[in-house]
Amino acid sequence: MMSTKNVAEMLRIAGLRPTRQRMLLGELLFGQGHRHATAEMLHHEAVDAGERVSLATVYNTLHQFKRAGLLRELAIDGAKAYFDTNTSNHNHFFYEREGKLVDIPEDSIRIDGVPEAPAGMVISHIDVVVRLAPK
Amino acid sequence: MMSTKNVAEMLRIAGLRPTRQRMLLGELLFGQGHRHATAEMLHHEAVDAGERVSLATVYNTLHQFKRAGLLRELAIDGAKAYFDTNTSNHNHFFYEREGKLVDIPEDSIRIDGVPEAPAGMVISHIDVVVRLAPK
DNA sequence: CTGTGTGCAAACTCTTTGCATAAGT
DNA sequence: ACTTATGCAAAGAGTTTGCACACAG
Repeated sequence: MMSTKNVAEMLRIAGLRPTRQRMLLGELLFGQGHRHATAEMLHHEAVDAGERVSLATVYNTLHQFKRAGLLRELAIDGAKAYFDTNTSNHNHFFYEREGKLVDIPEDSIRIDGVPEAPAGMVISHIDVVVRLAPK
Repeated sequence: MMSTKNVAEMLRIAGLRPTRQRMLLGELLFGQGHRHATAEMLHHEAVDAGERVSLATVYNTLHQFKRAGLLRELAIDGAKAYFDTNTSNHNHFFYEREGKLVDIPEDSIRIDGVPEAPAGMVISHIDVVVRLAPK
């Protein structure tokens, strides 16, 4: 639950000017707990809320947030990019039919036996996606 | 290592006519052990080999093969679709810089504590991608 | 022959980019 | 004022589709 003041602070720390659009998107993303969003969803929400933002700016802002470590980008179904406000290592259910993404609690899944990274490489992240289909 | 004869047989079983293009792509995909490919890679290989196939046909064929259960589609980096000739449950290293995909042996990684699928849903697959960055 | 497959080009979706204008400090 | 951000529209990548022609059975 991040307040308006905290969004401003968050932007300042990330070295991003607290413009109207960034404040807006920051509040949509971080204002009520963790969430998953696509650029389109956010743009739609912003417009619904009567605010003026272009889709291009939504994309730009998402990438700036990502670069600042505030978001993680998830490649789930190829078609579109999902952004996750929870940047810690956790996993996801993906409802294939609806394209919906739901967190799996952090401590639920345990992965053993991950091979070492090849020489000169480091593991940057391990993504686990549990795909769900209607029974 | 699938021979030409086996590709023809494979297509027949899948209910797909063994056309020149399908034979070609089938051999590129299944001719020398398991592999990962994008539509573009295959098209390029086919053209390099002096064969005539359109990119649209490559896409169509990949989806037909997928529908027949011969391939699995992997959503790894959002930008492009990878197809994997190994349809069994195994996992992948992904070299983020190069966009390269490498298998992790099937018995290496063990996943515990996967929550049950929500009501009315079944787990269709669990994807594990170990992302690698240069050190 | 009859029906399915193919090629081409055009359409489509999602995303990125270039550049003039607007807004932040 | 000076710099950075935004909006728009156009471009770009990857993928899909419609339809006439070609090929397999």
